[in-house]
Amino acid sequence: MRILIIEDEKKLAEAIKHILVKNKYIVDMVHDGISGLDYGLTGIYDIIILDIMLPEMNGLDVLKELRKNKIFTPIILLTAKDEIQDKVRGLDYGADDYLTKPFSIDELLARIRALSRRRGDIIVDDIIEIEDIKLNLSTYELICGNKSVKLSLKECHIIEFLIKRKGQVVSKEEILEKIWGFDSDAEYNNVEVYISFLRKKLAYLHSRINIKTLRGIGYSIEGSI
Amino acid sequence: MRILIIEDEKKLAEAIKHILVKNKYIVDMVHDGISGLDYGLTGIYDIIILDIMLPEMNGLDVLKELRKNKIFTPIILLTAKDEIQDKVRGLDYGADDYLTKPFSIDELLARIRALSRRRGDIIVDDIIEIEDIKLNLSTYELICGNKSVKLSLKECHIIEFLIKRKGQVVSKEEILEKIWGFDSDAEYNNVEVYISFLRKKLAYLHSRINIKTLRGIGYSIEGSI
DNA sequence: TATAAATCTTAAATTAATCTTAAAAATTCA
DNA sequence: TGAATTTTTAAGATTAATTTAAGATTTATA
Repeated sequence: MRILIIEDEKKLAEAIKHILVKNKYIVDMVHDGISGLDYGLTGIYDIIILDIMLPEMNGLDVLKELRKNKIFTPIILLTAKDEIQDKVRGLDYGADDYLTKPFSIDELLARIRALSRRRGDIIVDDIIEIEDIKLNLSTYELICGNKSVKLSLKECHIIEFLIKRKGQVVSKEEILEKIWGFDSDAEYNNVEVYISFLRKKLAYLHSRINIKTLRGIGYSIEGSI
Repeated sequence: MRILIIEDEKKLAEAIKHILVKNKYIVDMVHDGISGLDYGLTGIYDIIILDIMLPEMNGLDVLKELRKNKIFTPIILLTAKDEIQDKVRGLDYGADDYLTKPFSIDELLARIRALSRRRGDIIVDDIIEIEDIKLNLSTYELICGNKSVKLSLKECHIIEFLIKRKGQVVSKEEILEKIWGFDSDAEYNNVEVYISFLRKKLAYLHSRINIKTLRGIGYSIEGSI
């Protein structure tokens, strides 16, 4: 789950980022509307948290421009108490939710979970499952039967991404964007190395699932026949 | 245990704080409703002591707003004798207890203990246990078998927090928020230093429990195999 | 089947996180 | 006040995660 924060109050933005990172989200952060639009247009985010009052370009205009460019990433608008009209307009322009400042962290997390649920992600107790394995997103553990292995940060994020898109093919490009960030200069080989690490761990667990390579296309996770 | 006092009579607030700190609680204090709401919304408190008559924002509104934001920190309302109606409304809004001014310190301490018990913390004579060790919260002693060591204030608060969340992973961020306070500028290294102190003392006690590091995530306390 | 491109696998090199200490600074207590 | 204790700071050591790079293997197809 990759989240973009567009908020000019740097302390608030930093605080939100801390909390989200703590809750295992991958977070990017920008402080003005123009950059926000640029980042948002990449389309790699699962959720965008967007302040209305922004330098360079108003939050509502960012929202409008994104939708005009067919980016339908769920957006949570941050509004001050006295911007109720903006809030209404925001919802008209296609925002998905809004929070009035000041807001509680728990509420923000609840909204994020709600939005990702709406998208079809099943979140139960921070554990996601596929076939015979469970991935504990709190402890970064991969469990199969009575065995378990510890995953590193990146290993965990990658297999989480694959599991959430099970059945579909995920390209190296997508994995790079999602896990390393679109402005990273990591290469395909980085992905290949991590896929190799994960396969080794899956083999150790004697899991039924495997990560299939589709040459020239990408990877796909599935149970073996 | 971190407690927030929201009370505009500064002398009274100071007095309460003094007593609570004496009784080994970590205490923050604010003098108006708006700040009280802001602090409360962080969700880091175990108990909030809230006066009804407040400048900026009425105590009942603070309470209502907190509950609306899904902050269910136990709240003790402070009311003057002639505010009985407020008291009733307060309980309706989700307060957990009330005290009529003037009240005795002993009564306040009793209510606090009652509320922390209600939360499911097992407090018997201020001693909490995990595996083969006991932590005496009154004397700051960590006991294992026939050995014991004295802990400093912060050591005690940190291990108390870890024990209360045993099995779960606790991030450095959370420890900083809870023990140093969310507005402190202490760094990760401060936490690391204290974890190191605690491990040394646990080793000296030959305890079965250890504090596990989950790199990039946090710490978790558990019995060794 | 020979070739080239893509992918896999490993080990070494690099980077980053955490641990540990000791000393400095702050606080507490007699 | 001054000694003892606690807390913070800082720097070097240790450990783990990540990246890099090079050679091996696989696959598609000419």
